[in-house]
Amino acid sequence: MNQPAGIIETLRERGLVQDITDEGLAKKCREGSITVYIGFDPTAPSLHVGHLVSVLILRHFQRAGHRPLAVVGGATGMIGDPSGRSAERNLLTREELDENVAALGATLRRFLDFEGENPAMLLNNADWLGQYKFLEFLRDVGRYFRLGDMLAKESVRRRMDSEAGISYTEFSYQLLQAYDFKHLYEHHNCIAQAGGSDQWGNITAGTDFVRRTLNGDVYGMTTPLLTNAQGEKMGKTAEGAVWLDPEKLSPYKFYQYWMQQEDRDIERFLRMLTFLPLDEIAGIVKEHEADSSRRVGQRRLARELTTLVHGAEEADKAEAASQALFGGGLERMSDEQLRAIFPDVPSIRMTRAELEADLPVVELLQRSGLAPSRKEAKRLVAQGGVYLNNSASPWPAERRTVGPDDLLSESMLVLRTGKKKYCIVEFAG
RNA sequence: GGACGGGUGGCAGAGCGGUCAAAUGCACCGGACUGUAAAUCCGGCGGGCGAGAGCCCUACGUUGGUUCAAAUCCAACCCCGUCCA
Repeated sequence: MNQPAGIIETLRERGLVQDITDEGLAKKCREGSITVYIGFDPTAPSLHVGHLVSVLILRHFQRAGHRPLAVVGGATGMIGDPSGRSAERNLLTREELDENVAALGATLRRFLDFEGENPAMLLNNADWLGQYKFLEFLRDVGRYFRLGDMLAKESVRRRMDSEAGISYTEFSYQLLQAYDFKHLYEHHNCIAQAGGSDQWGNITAGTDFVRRTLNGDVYGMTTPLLTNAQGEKMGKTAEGAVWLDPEKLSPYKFYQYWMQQEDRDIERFLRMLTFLPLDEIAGIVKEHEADSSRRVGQRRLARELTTLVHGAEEADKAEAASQALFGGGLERMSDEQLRAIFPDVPSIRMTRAELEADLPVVELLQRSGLAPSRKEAKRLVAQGGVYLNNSASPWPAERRTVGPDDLLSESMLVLRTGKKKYCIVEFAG
């Protein structure tokens, strides 16, 4: 564990600090253990890469001897945060919300230590906001908020200026989050709130509220949005979000996501998303730059993050599967070797009878999920984007079916489209 | 409640009776080049059938209508914005 002093400085060095309400926070952290919180709204059924920085901030604080509170927004999730959104959210149903709350909690638990001297806590703001009566809330909380301040918030302003506008519901969001802070300050002695840069307005609403009502000495801090060198938000792909839950995105795919990042992002990601010492990162970057085609940086990034999110064992498997598929030498693989990575990578099972009856490639492509429709499958074949068993030349457009002769091993073949999308197909029975 | 403007493909945004599965850009997919990178260039980008020319189905907020023909015209409804009350 690091010494309790200097957590803010550490975060700064790693590029994890965007803004701080008051520099006094750094001093406060050096003087002793504090309690800090970050909220996560249950708008999706799992955390994704976009949440990673926030999760890691809590972990950094905990490693530095502070106490992290992870707050799941069972209540705020019912309202919808206008921050960073260009249009009104669709309100989730009660059931969706409950499921999401449970799923988020489960994921958060994996990142924090709930034992020891500075145990983390997992809280749900529905526990204190859920029963609050509307009229009482307006009297207790609403009167401390000036409309001018509320309207001036970036998130509100942007929406007011946009065609979509903003509903009263979402406009009220900042009050709820501000109240969270007050509650945590009163009941858990929490003096700091962190969050992504889009949370600045909500966070300052909270610090202002606690100062005004309780004269509390509280702080807020935001982290930069995680973007790539193109300036795009990380964590979204065409297939959807890059989830942290292995049920929603396999460790192999998660590993591959990081493996495919571009060179100029590697150093920044290593600093922001791993706990590797800075001098070690410098070494990795140096090695990477010596021969970037070896992808040393990507490999390390993928390895570290997969370990962090899914554990060392899953990281090993993802790495091994990636090596098997991308490492060349596929032609000599046996059933046994393929079966070892089968559960970890995209794969399907079909019957031996289907293979022997001259299976159309188009059918195979669609069943494997590598092509969303038969039309798309035909396009892939026609454009030479389909490969069997990593063959150097694409599947010929005039060959329409696969048969037993196309098997790589006794019962399996490896289908690939493009450069990097694989599916292992086993013909059983 | 009133006036005006608007709701088009994942997004942005053209189209405003037939030539529209719908310009263009972004995103995305495949290819060339490479390193599972970037940049660039080429092709594709609702779905089904077909080797192919092509044929068919479903789509432009919703529902109905006018017309040989509607994303385009009409009506009602729903939603959004701006201003007025």
